[in-house]
Amino acid sequence: MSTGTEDFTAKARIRNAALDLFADFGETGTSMRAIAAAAGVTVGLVVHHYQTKDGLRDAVEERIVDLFDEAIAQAPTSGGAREVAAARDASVARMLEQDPAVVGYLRRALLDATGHKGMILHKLTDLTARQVATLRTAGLASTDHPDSSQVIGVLVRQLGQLFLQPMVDSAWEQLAGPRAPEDGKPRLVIGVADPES
Amino acid sequence: MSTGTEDFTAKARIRNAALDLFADFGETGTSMRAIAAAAGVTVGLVVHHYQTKDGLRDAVEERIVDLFDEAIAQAPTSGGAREVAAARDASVARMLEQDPAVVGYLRRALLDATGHKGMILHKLTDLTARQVATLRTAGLASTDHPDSSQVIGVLVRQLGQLFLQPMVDSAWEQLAGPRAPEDGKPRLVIGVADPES
DNA sequence: CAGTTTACTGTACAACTGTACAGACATCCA
DNA sequence: TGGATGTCTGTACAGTTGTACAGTAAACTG
Repeated sequence: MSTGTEDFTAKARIRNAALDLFADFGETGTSMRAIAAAAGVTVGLVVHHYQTKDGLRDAVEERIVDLFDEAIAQAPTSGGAREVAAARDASVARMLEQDPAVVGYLRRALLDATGHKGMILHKLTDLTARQVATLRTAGLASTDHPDSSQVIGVLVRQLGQLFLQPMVDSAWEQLAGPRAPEDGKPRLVIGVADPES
Repeated sequence: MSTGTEDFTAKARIRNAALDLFADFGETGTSMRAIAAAAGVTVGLVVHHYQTKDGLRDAVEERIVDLFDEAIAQAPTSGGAREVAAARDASVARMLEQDPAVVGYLRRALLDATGHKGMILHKLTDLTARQVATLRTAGLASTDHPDSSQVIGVLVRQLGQLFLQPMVDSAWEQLAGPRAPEDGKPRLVIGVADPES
């Protein structure tokens, strides 16, 4: 549902269905037939458009990178570097909220260093590095930390929270009861620090 | 190899092989035959000992909880509560270092809220809650935070780091080059804070 | 020693996997 | 109009999946 599985071309519907299912059940846990059924087509058409399952995964990852790109592009570029960065973070956060499947997919892909055939972390690191670079040259993004630390910091803050939150939620529900008060729930703190030299 | 696949009974070898493979390739990505081969037996024996794949997974998760239990039990209980807690953390950390497959398995299982059939997070939360409770009654574990926050804090610090580290490593390698200086790599900071009231 | 339980192999089976391909239908350009 | 191109269905196939089971070898029990 999330990525708008309703109208669009069959090709896009297939890709969106694949994203949803990969997010929930993983790549090996999702069959071509299940994707086809979710998209309202037959297996044959999936193969016709994407050749192989690998091809379909590549298309899904490309789509995710595009979503990040679009989210960043939509954020206003006016104001100080701090405001620009904040606006970009907010825009990305909004996109991830609208498309929970992206979070699910990334969670699986990124934490799966070993064995994941895709390159999405690589591409997202790239994207973030470019983003930080433009902020540094254009404005006053603080340069008292090495830029690689800044890039990793953005990645970890934006994504790490999303990955660990389910763990916190689950533990909180177990400890505080199912109808959770919710406002007593501890808040996750995630970031990076420069190593002590 | 990690969990000592060498000697032991065939039944234990099967369980250990399953843990290793589940950690690397996930449950759906691992076939009964692959587990049998890794343990040096035939599929028939796997079924004989564990009936179904679900049964095998249950045994694997039970084993993991046991490893945590043993690690905690091995830590000395002398000294102040702070020392006891530190010793337990260290003992668990040592166990996880000796058995990287446990980390891999937990990474997959815990962050997989949806769709994971096992109950391992539930059991580990339980274990941690009991651990915190005994520290509180026995000694002086600070009671100025709610105990659920303390429990979640322990979980997040012990496990969160392990889950996010691969992401940091991968990004660092990409940004700083393959033969990484390593000592410039930013350090992960993970914890929980009480919500602002 | 015989008898029983347990460990283990090998094979069999139905269900499902990814992929290939022949053909039906639609769309578009000459 | 007619051919070409692209969309889409249905079926087919070889390989893999989890599980069942008959039978052999070994270990234990009396």
